Amino acid sequence: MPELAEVEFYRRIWNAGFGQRVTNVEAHSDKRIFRGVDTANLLGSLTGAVLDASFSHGKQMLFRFSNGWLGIHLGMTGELRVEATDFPAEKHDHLLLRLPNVSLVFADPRLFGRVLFHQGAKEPAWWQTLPPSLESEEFTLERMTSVLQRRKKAPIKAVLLMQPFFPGVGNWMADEILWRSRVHPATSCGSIPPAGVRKLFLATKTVAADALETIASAKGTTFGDPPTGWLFHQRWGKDGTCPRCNTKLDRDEIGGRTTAWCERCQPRPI
DNA sequence: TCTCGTGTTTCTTG
DNA sequence: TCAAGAAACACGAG
Repeated sequence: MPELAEVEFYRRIWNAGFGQRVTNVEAHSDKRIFRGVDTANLLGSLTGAVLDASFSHGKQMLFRFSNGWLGIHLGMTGELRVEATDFPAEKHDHLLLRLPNVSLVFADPRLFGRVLFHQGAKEPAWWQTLPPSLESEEFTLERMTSVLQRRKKAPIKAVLLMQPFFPGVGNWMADEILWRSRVHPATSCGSIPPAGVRKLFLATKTVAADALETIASAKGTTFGDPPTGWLFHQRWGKDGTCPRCNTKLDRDEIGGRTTAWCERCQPRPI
C-alpha cells in the first residue's frame, strides 16, 4: 500500500516499541530486502539497543535506536506490524525485533522492500540528501516548474512518480493529483502552460496534506480511507466513475503504470 | 491457468 | 552524459 500517507501510518505502528530495549532480533538475512546490508552487524548491534525515535520522509522510514539507525522502505507489498512477544514468525515476516512487551515485525511477500542499517551519531547520508518533502516550504512552484521543464517530452504521470522530485507520490496519488488539476496523464510536461503547472502544484500540496490528515485523524490501527469524493475510491475497479461528472473512467498504461482518468474532465492533449 | 499489481533498479535505445 | 522506455525482481489475489 505504501505511498506517502500509508508510510506515515506504518511508521506510527512501531511507536508501540518506543523506549523499550530489544531483547532479540530475528531475520531472514538471505532475503533480497537485506541486499547490501551487513546483517550480522545489524543483528548484533540492534540486540540490546533501545528504540527512541522514528521519522518518515516520502516513502522512506528511519528508526533511531541507541546503537544505530534502521531504514525501511516498504516496496510495493511491505508492511509493519506489532505482534505479541511470543508471536512465531510467519512465511513473509523477514525482520522481527523482540521487545519486553511486543514484537515489531517487517513483512513483505514480494521482497521489493528494503532494509538499511547505519551506525553513527548522525543520520545516514542517504537520509540527509533526501529531496524536499511535499509538505515543506522548500517544495515550491519554482522547483516544480523547473523539474517539468527538464522533462519536456515525458508524460506528466511518469514524472509525478519520480521520487527525487516528488517524494512519496505513488500511483494513486499521481492519478488523484492529475484528476484534481484536470490534466490528462499522457500530457507531455513541456506542453503544460504555467497556469496548469500551478494547478498541479497546488493539487500536489493538497493531496499530500489531506492524505496525511486522514492518517492523523484515523489514529487507530486501521488505515482510514481518504474522504469520499476522491478519485481514490473509484480508480481500482473496472467500473469506476468520475466523482465530479460521473463519466466512466478510462484506464490505460501510462508511464509504465496503470492509470485511471476522466476523459471528460481531463481532455487528451492534441 | 492466466493476468495483474499502491515500487525501484538496471538495462537498452536514442 | 542524459532522457525515456522496457524489463527485471517475486509472489499472492482474483
